[in-house]
Formats: sequence, structure tokens, C-alpha cells
Amino acid sequence: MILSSKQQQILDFIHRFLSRRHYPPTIREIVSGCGISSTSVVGYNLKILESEGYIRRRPDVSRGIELLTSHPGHRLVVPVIGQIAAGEPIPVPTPDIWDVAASAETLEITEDLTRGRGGVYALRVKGLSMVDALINDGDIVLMQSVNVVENGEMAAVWLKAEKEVTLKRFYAEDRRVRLQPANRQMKAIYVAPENVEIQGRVIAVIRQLG
Amino acid sequence: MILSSKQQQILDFIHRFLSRRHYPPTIREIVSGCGISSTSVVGYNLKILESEGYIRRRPDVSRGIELLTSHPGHRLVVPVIGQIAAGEPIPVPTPDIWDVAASAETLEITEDLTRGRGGVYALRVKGLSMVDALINDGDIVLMQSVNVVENGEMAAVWLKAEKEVTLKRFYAEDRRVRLQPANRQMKAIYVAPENVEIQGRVIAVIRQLG
DNA sequence: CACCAGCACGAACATATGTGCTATAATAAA
DNA sequence: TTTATTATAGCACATATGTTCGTGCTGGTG
Repeated sequence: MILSSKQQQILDFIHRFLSRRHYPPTIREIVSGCGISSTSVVGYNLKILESEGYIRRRPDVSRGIELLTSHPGHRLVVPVIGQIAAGEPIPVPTPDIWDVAASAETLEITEDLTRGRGGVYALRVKGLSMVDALINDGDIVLMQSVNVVENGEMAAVWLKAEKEVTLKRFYAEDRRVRLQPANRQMKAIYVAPENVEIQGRVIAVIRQLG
Repeated sequence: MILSSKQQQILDFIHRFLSRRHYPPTIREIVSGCGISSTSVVGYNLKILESEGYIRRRPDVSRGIELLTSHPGHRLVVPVIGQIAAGEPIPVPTPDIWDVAASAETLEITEDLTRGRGGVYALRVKGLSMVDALINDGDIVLMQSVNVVENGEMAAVWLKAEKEVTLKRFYAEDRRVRLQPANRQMKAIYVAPENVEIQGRVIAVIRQLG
């Protein structure tokens, strides 16, 4: 079903209101914001918007309007707990970091980047040692705190002998582990299983420019 | 000043409430949510939280609490208006795309990725033609719709002769334009100024994995 | 024409909700 | 101890706000 222009207008107004004020409007605020003359008109159209799945309303709750469109994922604040660089292990997320928002640096993202996964933290890449994984100096990697990964997943692995972390696709093979750079033009490297320690799974890479 | 444990508790509750319900709690909901026995206690502590800059309140507005901490950037829905690939120009954002949220695909990010810039849209990278800019097949590039860029900025440039778009750092030199890959190990390419057409500025690259 | 569904209006109502006031306990300062 | 200062309770009040209901206006249908 197609929305009437008045319903579109109401939906837009809720959007604007929400992004300006961070809380939903009342029916009467919609009335004056959209030049409508009666609260019941808004109530009528809100009921339609709800049955069409555009919003959700909590009965008898003031300002109890939730927008269902265009916020499939919530905001999420992930701590940037340190840097990842060749030559040093990545910092382990300690419980107190999750606790308060006061971890030195944080990054705000939305859930559709993490796809609902928990235990997410971020690292800033230092140096050019990950270019073969198409990760540049200064990039941010979103990590999930895990100790094992599936074959083919991108992981942060600590190479004990080399004293080095690197971000590669992980493949457990017969007697060895194959670490495959994301960049298909680069060759894989092979290491002994006892030499690798998985420190986390990479779920996204973010690079900001300019 | 340090927050009392009750104030921390209230702040945390507002956080949790907001992320579950998308609208702020009432004073009485805070009362029952934090096991407090009187509305005036909450009022008392909210006043302190406000004077300390943790929240903002609108007088006489129900649920008029705004969290000032941890949402420096708002949610933002950017349209993914197409693909970028060598051999075809990038799609131009037409006005109707910004209009309705109904552009086929959208990406939800937060403002601290765009740093407040307007006219932002996204493209999905098709193919491996941008690997020298450390951009992989499937990556998403956030673009700002501009026609000129500063020297050194990463831009999407259309090479008329080659009939190709590419993402490179842009440098206007004496009689030529230098296009420098992000990957420092790769060489720059030089083209005639009349052969290039800037199609947008790259403000971020996002890669989702697994 | 009568009838009806979709939509808009305005007013009245019930309650959800912020605020103010007073009293009391807990704590710090003198 | 006495005196401020701070923190908590409890309650009453004003109003902010969702809901209901009767009415009128349109256009389409039999």
C-alpha cells in the first residue's frame, strides 16, 4: 500500500524531530509541525502507519513512537582499546573497558556493521604491515573477541616465533596453518599450528579520509 | 566532580532504556528501574546530572531527557546508490534518491564517520581495479558529492579517454594531474587535466567481513 | 437518491508525567 | 554537641498528552 502524502509528511516530521531532539514528538507537536488541525487526525494516520509497519506505538505512553524504518540497527559505542602493529600483541579487552564509556577513545557505529555480534572492540592499525590485507596505516579494525575461528575467516593471529600480529584469512590445513592475505595478488604464508594464537576475528575495516 | 553511584546508576539506566525502547524514560520509570523510592530523588539527581553536562532536560516536556554523553554523532542513513567499477562512470545522486528512504539499499552510519558533511552517499566497489588504493571487491566507499577537491584528497575521478573511474589521491601539478594510489608501494599515474572529471570525494571506506 | 467507506475535525475525558513543597535521615563542618 | 549541607521520602498539584466519540465532508456505488 502506498502512503498518503499526509502520512509521508508525518513520517518525515518524526524523522526530523527525532534527529533534532533525540526523543519522539507528541501527537500535538505533530499537529503543529505538519499544519494539521486535530490530534485525532494524527492519531488516525499513526494507526495506519503502525499497521503498515512504519512505526511502533506503545499505548498510553507519552511520546511512545518508535520508528521502525531506517533504524534496523541501534547505535553502538565500541571502545578503541589500542593499536595493532607488527611486533606487539594486540591489547586484550579487559572487563573494565566494557564497563564505563570512559575508555580513552570510542567509536560509534551501528549494529548493522557488527550484525548483532557481541564482544566487539576496535583497534587502530599502526604501520604498513597489513597492506597485503588491504589495510592501511591509521585504519580501524572492528574485532570480535574470540579464540577460534572458522576456516576462511579473517583473524588477528599472533605468530609466537616471529613476535608479530597480522590480519589474515585463516585456514587450518593438514599439518600447518595457511594464512592468506586478503589481497589476492599476494602469496599465502604457512606456519606451524603451535606457532599461531588467534586473538580475535575481524568483522569490519573502517578507513576515514580527509 | 565525580558522580555518585546513584547518579551513575541512573545514567546507565537511561542508556539501557534508550537503546531498548528508542525513547527516553519518565522519572517514574527511572524510579522503578533503579529501585529508588521517590520521584523527587530522581528529580534531584537529574538536576545534578544536567548541571554536570551529562544530560539535557526540557522543562515540562514528558520524557524530555537527552543524553549528551556517548552520542556525539547521530544516526545517519546514507543511500547506497550503485556500484563503482572500472569502465563505467559512477552513478550520480539524483534528488529523488535523497528524498525517500526507499532507495533500494541503504547503509546506516553515525555522524562521526561523515564528520558532519552533507551530501553523502555510498557506492559498492565492484572488482579489483582499486586494490592499489587498498580497496577490495565488495568494499563500500562513502562519498561526498563535490566537483572539485583539494590537492591530496582522495577522489573518484573519471578518466574520459580510458573510460574508467578510479579512486586516487588527487594532485593538480603544473601541466598535468597526478593520481597517487593510497598504497605507497604503487606508482602514481599522470594524466592531462582535460582528461579528468572529479565525481566526488571519498570520505571513508568500509569493509565488512564474514 | 440513499448508502457507505475513507478521511478530517473539534471537543471532552482519563491518565501519564513533570514539578513543588515539606519533612526526615545521613553526613560533614564548626 | 550544634549547625549547615546533602540526600532521600512522600505527597499533592498542574499540565502534558494519548484516547474516544460524535460529526461533517468527500467521492464512489447500487
